[in-house]
Amino acid sequence: MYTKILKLCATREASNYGLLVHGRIVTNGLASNLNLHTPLILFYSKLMNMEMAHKVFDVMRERNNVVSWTAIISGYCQKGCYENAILMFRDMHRAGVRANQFTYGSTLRACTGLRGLIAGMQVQAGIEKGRFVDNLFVQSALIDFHSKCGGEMAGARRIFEIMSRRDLVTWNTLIGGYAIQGFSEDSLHLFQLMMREGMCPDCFTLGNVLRACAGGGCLMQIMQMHSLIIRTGFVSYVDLIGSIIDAYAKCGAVHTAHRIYKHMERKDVISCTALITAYARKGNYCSDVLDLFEELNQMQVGMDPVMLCSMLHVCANLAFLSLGRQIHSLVLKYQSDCDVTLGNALVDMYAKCGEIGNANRAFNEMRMKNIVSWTSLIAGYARHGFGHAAIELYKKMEHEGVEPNDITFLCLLFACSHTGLTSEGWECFGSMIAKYKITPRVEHLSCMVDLCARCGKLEEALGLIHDLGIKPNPSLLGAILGASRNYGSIPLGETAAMKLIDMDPENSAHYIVLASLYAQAGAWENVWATWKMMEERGLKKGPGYSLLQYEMQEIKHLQPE
DNA sequence: GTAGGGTTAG
Repeated sequence: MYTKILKLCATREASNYGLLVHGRIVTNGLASNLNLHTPLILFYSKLMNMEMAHKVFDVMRERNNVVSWTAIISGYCQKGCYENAILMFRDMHRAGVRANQFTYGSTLRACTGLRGLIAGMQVQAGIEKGRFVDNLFVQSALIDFHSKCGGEMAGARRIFEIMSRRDLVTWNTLIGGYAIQGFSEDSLHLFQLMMREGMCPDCFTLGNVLRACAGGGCLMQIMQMHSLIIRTGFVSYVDLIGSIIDAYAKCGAVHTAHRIYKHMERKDVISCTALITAYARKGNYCSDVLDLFEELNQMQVGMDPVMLCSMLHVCANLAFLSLGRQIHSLVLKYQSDCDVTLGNALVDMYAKCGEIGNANRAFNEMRMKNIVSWTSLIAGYARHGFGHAAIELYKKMEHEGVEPNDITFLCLLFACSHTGLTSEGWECFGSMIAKYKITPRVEHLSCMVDLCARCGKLEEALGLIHDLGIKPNPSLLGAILGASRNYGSIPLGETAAMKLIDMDPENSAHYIVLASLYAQAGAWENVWATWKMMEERGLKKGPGYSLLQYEMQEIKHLQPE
């Protein structure tokens, strides 16, 4: 009786009744009844109240069986607390309780969610020794784990190939795996194979295939999929409309994406985020973005961490501090402050809006940090000309055992070149190659050219490019041209400028820097010739601009009395 | 057991 009621109460609306039932169980002296114990754990797990679920679980820790262990592991997993799920799996193993197919499924999902390759492989080793090695659910979970964690699809494909039975979920998982890893063609081939074998796609399949099409960047394929979705009647699925919008948007067809969004009967936060992100990705932070956000806000559709993250990105690039602050308050309101990606976006927003102190504070308040968090703040310091602070932060990061990536070094080199920290710059560059085994990209060398040019050692940087056998691209040539101007080296600047103009004749910046190089050397004839060349090609210098956002109060304050 | 949207540089 209690079990059935608890099952029925596991919704937000009915949860109060469930709490009453729990109270009744306790007052009737049934708290140690194992048969009621697992339903209680499941009840709290489904409500995402893992604290209570764990308390119930702990009451009879010794008497727990595989079902109650699995209930708690699956609860943690559904709530996204993957570390706890894995720790509970370990405890269960130590307690001598043997896992079943559901335990393995949930634990593998936790490993996948954490991108925990080693933990997942250990679980797989356990599976291979046991009797669930041929279980359809376990095998599908393994395919998902390999697709998302190993990064190499061969492991996932191997499991798929040896399976004696496959269902739609198995196919969907592998098709999705290829799509996520960017192997669009493999994903589409597998989809064709699936159709040939007579399997009927569902909305998961179609969503995964759309993802593959978006990754392939082929608009025609997206249109074909869109028409297939209409023909198969899946177009009424809100989830799929979100995927369609995202696919069009990722292929640059933002207007089409926006049109589909406009016609949606029930607009949702995910489709809206896909659209806003697409506008932002194009560098188009137009009023449409703010209107879309405002419209969704008016509809009182609940905001979520991903939307807030995208909006922070928009605020950062518009230097829209006042809106950024409002989004920050929404982050606190929705209690999303334990989301690493969102925390990173917050650090970036404050840094780009000129509030480096608040960026630092947002960084310090993050409960969990990753390499992007550290890099975002280093980039912020670099942008504000705090070279020493950037280096200090890098050292602290190393001290805490966080491994820098290529972008971290790009920010550090940028910081060093812009603040004249030559020896520190060379030290970072050396560390990047020797200690972290990161191969320098052209962008790193552009920074080094800049760094060397500023302290009169341009030859060293050119020697480096030569020694590393780097083929200059427009970014590196641009750095060389800029350096030649500061350095007053006309022949080098001319060579770089001519190559740049060859590669990218429509970009007026190259002509302007070249003219400026001639001007600095007093070669006025050449200055006029360069401007004339620009004119003949119909190019004009765009006006330079800076963007800043005033607070309303500040504007009032500035007005004369 | 699978599932749409997110952050760092240039």
